[in-house]
Amino acid sequence: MATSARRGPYFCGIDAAMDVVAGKWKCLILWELHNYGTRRFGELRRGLPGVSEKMLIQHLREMEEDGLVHREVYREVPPKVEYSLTEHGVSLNAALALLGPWGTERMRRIGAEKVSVDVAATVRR
Amino acid sequence: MATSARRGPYFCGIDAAMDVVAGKWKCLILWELHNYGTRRFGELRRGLPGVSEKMLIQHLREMEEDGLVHREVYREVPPKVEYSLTEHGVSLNAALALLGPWGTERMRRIGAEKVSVDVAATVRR
DNA sequence: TCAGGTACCCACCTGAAGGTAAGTAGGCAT
DNA sequence: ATGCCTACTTACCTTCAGGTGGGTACCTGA
Repeated sequence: MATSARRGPYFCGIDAAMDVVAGKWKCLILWELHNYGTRRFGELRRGLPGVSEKMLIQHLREMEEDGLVHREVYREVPPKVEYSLTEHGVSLNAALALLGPWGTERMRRIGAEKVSVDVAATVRR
Repeated sequence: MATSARRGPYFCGIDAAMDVVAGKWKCLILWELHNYGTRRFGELRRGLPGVSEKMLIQHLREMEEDGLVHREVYREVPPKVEYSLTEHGVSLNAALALLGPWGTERMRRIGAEKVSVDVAATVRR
């Protein structure tokens, strides 16, 4: 299920780590929060072109439950909620970081496209 | 699809790397091949308790297509096929390695079980 | 002669991941 | 008074990853 993952039994540490980043947007959310430090819900949504509100919330909730993300609610109108990485989120992101260069190199090899602002605009409409 | 993944457009390198390891057993296959260097189909199947033959083949084929795995066929009877990591597979595994300690730490935190030989035997039957 | 081992292929099915589109609350600007 | 902004929630629907259970070819040993 997406709402509550397996939480083991795991074959090894990598297996356990992959479990919490399994989800179409989780790595991107991690990355986005790492880059900006703190982001509001709407900022995240706009920063991840193509994501649906449902999936974004679902993923954020799971990541909060997994202790990766901190959620700060400001009781205002209009509502304001800020998301940021916890200590565990930061360390996971650091562990994930090595995949970046590898993936970039792979994109170069196979000539894969990158999601551009244009694509983003297209997707969003 | 499982048979031919998205191959972009990607948001970033991590996204591209995650794409090739997306699949229930891919990380484990990578790890298994890393540990043993070379493994036959049946050895892999027995080494990953719970995997179905269909998924194992499907994943191996995709990983071969992605240039992570090398497939060596020996024209004998009974058939013999050996799998091993390519250069790209090795480097990906190295990039993935950092996730190991993180996941192990997480397993300790949440008290997750590890797949044991007993579980393996149970699953296999 | 018949089960057993190898490395597969194929068709069918289910469950869950993710998408779509609507609704909610309260205040603000037009 | 109507619509817009926020951050959601809910219901419904589609898609597809993965599981199940069969079949294949060929040889070996009992």
